[in-house]
Amino acid sequence: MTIEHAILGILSIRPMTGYDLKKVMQDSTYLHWSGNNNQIYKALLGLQEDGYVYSEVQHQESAPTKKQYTITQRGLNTLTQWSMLEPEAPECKKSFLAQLAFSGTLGNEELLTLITGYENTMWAQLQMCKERARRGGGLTPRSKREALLWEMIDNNIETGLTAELDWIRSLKERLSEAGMGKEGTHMQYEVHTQDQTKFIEVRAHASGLRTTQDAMDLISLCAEHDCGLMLLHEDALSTDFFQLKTGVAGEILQKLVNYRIRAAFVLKDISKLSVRFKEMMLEANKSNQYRFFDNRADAELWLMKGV
Amino acid sequence: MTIEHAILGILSIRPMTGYDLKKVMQDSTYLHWSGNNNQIYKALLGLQEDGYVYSEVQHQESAPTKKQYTITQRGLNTLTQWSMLEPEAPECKKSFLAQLAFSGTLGNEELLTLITGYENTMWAQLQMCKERARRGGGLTPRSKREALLWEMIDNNIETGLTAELDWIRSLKERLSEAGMGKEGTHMQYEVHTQDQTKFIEVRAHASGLRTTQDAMDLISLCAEHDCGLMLLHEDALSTDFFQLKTGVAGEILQKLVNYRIRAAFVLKDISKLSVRFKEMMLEANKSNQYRFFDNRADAELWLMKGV
DNA sequence: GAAAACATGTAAGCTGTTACATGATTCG
DNA sequence: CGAATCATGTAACAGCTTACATGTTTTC
Repeated sequence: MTIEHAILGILSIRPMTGYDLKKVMQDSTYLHWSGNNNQIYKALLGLQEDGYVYSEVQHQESAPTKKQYTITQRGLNTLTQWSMLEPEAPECKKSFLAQLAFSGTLGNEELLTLITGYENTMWAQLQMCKERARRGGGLTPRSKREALLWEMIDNNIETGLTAELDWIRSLKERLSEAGMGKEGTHMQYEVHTQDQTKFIEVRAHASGLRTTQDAMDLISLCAEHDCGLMLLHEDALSTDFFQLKTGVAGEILQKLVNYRIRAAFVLKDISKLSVRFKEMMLEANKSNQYRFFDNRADAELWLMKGV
Repeated sequence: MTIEHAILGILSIRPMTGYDLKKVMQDSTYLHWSGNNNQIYKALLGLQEDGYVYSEVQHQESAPTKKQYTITQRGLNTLTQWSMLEPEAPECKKSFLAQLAFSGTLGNEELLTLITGYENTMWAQLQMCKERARRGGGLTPRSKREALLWEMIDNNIETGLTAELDWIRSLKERLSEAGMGKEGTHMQYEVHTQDQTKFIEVRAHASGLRTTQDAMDLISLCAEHDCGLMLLHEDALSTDFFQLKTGVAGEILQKLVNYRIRAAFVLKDISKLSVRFKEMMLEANKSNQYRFFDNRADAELWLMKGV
């Protein structure tokens, strides 16, 4: 399968410009190209030369001129031919497996950090994939069958990621059975479920959230319980967290954003905090990723309702 | 992850030559390189230049001279560093999903053929993967932990493929619920289980096995029941099958071999067959892939025992 | 006597990536 | 006023693949 096929496929759904194609590819989970200009524009010129597509230049007032590409009958024929070709087996490059295979020089602790890192990455992928599926691919299905197929394609990626997460869990289990697992967690937390929505409440943390590793532990907690909402109490945080210059808060919040975790922080006495921290809180409370509250009830409300 | 890392990884298990490395890579499920000379030998020269490996030329009597590469301390350090790097997300190129996405111009029948083709391909992959896991990767684990990890790596590939097959089944189901599925099968068959081994017995076939499509149907039957053993009765075959010049037998047997299906054929009266067909049978009966018998009991015995 | 396996290398080419170059408009 | 979005393109390069080139030994 070449990028030309993918372009013909997309254009068969709806005519569009090179720029649009680029976006579709970037947003797509199953078109594995990065959506870089070089390839797309080059391929379009080639396809046009061979008569698979034609282009109409559209001069727009108050916008750049653009070239709208449309698939020709010849292009459609080629596409149909390609559609009927014997399917290729997927090719997966799981570099993590190689990393695991040659991790002999690592200690048990380091190995577990590695696996947890992978778990977190995969979980983030799953979240992103679900998000994308919710948004839809920017293309409208032309028939009921097409809608079903597209739904199942999204589902394919999702089940694949879920299978991977399940595998990670079984790997952890096997390791811990063999006495190479992790020690009891140093966090005091509960998992709540309300109206089919889960959230994790972290009441305390042995050392207080301070290092990147602590942030990763938080995320792997989310991954383990497949839960994207967190309620964090002040007692789980460290004093460094409240000193912006240490960068601890920034780093941890950034991790939460990266892994699409919505977090609500419950602080006991806001008036005691530094001016700079208060400013940061105000700014944060405009966003929908994490917020600060002075009581648990409000925090939970925002977490569950998103309001 | 570059091929250099993979090479360092393999050499950390055991010193070997470029040729050995090539074989290890080709046999491995998780090292995604084709194992081509160009890259391996070039990388080895580069690694040696930078002091990550060193080589010893071994002149062997009655064999070509070879260069045995060994990893240095520096190489080991680099490997350890790489091992601890944040794991990358796997990158999967499932071109079949793109094919599905743009299959709008295909009819329901053609779509189903496509999906079945994918099912068969994936099933073949699963069989190959299991075979490889049984053989082992040619490397000996140096510790219990390593053995466990390698086992789990094989298991990862297997669960991934199994998840894919499950997804295909659910896709077929959804399509048939929506009235776009396949008609009732035109084969008369039974699935037998004995001593935890399954085999499929095909007693009759509406049109008699004749086309490639018929062969593919056989294979998808195997894939559906996750079963690699078949017992085929003469009534399921067509007259063309017994005329070697038509190529029907060759084509169908080739497909069975490709998809790692062991098949036993039960023929009623061997004496009636043409001389050329008998020759072919004799030749075939030396192999372990498919055999011909004149009674069901012998056929089943060979199928189950492999003797 | 031919094919397969052992063993080391090179050349050419394809695919896809990042980064660069340009220029208009819109939004905060 | 700067950043982001729209829009089209180019240049250079990294990575990997197939195919070629060469020569020996073992196996069928």
